[in-house]
Amino acid sequence: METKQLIKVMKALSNTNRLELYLEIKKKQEVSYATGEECFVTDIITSMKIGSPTISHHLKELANADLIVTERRGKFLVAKINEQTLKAASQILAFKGDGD
Amino acid sequence: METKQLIKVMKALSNTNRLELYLEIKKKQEVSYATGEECFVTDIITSMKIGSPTISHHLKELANADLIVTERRGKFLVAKINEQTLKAASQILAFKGDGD
DNA sequence: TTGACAATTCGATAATTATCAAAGTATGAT
DNA sequence: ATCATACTTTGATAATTATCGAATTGTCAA
Repeated sequence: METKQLIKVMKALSNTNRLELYLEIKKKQEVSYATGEECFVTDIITSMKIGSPTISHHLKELANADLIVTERRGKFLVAKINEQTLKAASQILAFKGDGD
Repeated sequence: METKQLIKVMKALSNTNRLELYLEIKKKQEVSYATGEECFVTDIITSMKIGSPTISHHLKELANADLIVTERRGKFLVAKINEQTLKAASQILAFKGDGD
């Protein structure tokens, strides 16, 4: 991963609401391994304290950093975590020299 | 690690110059396993395109996020990575369910 | 096709942050 | 004591970003 991309990732996760958003999507997705339940953006909007224009904006930033992928499902929008990105970012940042 | 602390960490690494700073310190420290060479802030200042007040400010932010520790060595300042913090942050963010 | 709901775009504003120049503090050397 | 070097603090400004309300677009159902 390039430094430019790494910056995008860090920026994307550096705002409280956007990080919450990301963690919420991640949580839903982890649960979904068992239940098949997906992360519908509409549910997130009702459970957060910021308006839909802002959510929309934040989702775009997360997607632009390749942290998530969104997909339209009829009237709704589904968001999924892209695991690879965070993994790659971690590898750049992680201290080398022990395998903890 | 608390969410509040995680935010601090992400914010700290979300600015280009500050991330460069962090990576530079990390690089020096990794090398230091072999050479014993430490990261002197004065060297960083000369090699970066921002002034010392800004460096000072950024170092403080990194320290405030527990990403580094600074220590005065006579006239100079030495910076060291605190490995634990990034490790803890990675663990919160990492997708659970596979061991890559 | 009209109505209702979901999400996006636009334009503006408020809030945050990066950066610098200038002045200040600390430390070691002469 | 004085000076030079290394860094820090302060105050100000410029740049970025978060957020919202209003208007718009997309999609389905009646």
